[in-house]
Amino acid sequence: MLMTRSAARGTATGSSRRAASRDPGREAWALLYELLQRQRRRFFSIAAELGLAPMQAHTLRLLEPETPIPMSEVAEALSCDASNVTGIIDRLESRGLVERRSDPNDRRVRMLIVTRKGAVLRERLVGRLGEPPAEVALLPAADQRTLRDILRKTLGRP
Amino acid sequence: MLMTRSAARGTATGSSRRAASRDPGREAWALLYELLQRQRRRFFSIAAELGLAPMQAHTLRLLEPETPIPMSEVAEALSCDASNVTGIIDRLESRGLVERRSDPNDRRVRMLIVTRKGAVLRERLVGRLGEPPAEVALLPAADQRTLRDILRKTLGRP
DNA sequence: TATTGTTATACTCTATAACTATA
DNA sequence: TATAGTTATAGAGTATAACAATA
Repeated sequence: MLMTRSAARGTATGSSRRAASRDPGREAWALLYELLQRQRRRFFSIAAELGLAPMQAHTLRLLEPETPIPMSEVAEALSCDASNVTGIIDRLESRGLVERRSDPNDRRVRMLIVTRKGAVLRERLVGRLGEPPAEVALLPAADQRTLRDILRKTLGRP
Repeated sequence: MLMTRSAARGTATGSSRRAASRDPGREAWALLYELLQRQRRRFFSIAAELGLAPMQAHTLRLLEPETPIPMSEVAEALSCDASNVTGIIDRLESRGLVERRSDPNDRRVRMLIVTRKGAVLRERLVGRLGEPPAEVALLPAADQRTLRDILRKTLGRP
């Protein structure tokens, strides 16, 4: 038998529950994880409202207007295989949101750039995603500043 | 033309950049979003190491041993359609990690429960996922406590 | 009639391996 | 030889609609 604990349902953190309350780092991470899970739903629904499949939305977000990037960079940012990027870009391109151009310096690479139409949609996407969700927006201003300062540290931003 | 800004590459936050520095809530959210993106990769690799596809891992995490839950609850927690859960559970069940049981109270519903084997794997999964990533673990203890306290507030945990 | 879960269908995303065209 | 991207393939996840069994 692995566990006889009575399993407090609805918290989903499971076994790290008691450890978390002794270790601030563990509990902070457990809370972060839960906050993170809640935002998944938000991301999917924003993408769907704009008619974008999830990875298409992630990709469009990466493509800043007037800043061509190679497909390899998209694969890296999406942390997926290059062969997937081919398909994702195919779908974005067939909707006229993105264009493939060749790189004069190296004719193997394909540079991606958003079209005018893609930039308009991207602007709506980035605007919606950048809007802080209730969990953050309703925090007192002092807490928002403190949270910002600590998060800067976690990401190594002095 | 939509934007003439010179587009600071590598930050991915894009247009909310300047607004973020004036608005702590926006910047906190932008940082949180980035932290969140970094953890995606971590989640996928932990799941893959344990031989679980992403949604299978999410599902296994929900199933606390000795606590049967209906498929509808899994669909709700995963925020996906019930028809998907059928397939995800089929795959977990075919590997002997999960079992479907009937609910004597309502013979339409199927209760899910992890098998012994499933509980062992789940314990490894939950253990790995619960381990704070470097971004949090390397934070000074005082910051970890502050972060924990603020995150409790965001999730309405007094 | 309404609800739980399944099936059928079609599309998106996924990695692997084999391929092409460049370098 | 090595690299950037494509194609082929097979599997996983997705929503919708039609369906069975039960309430």
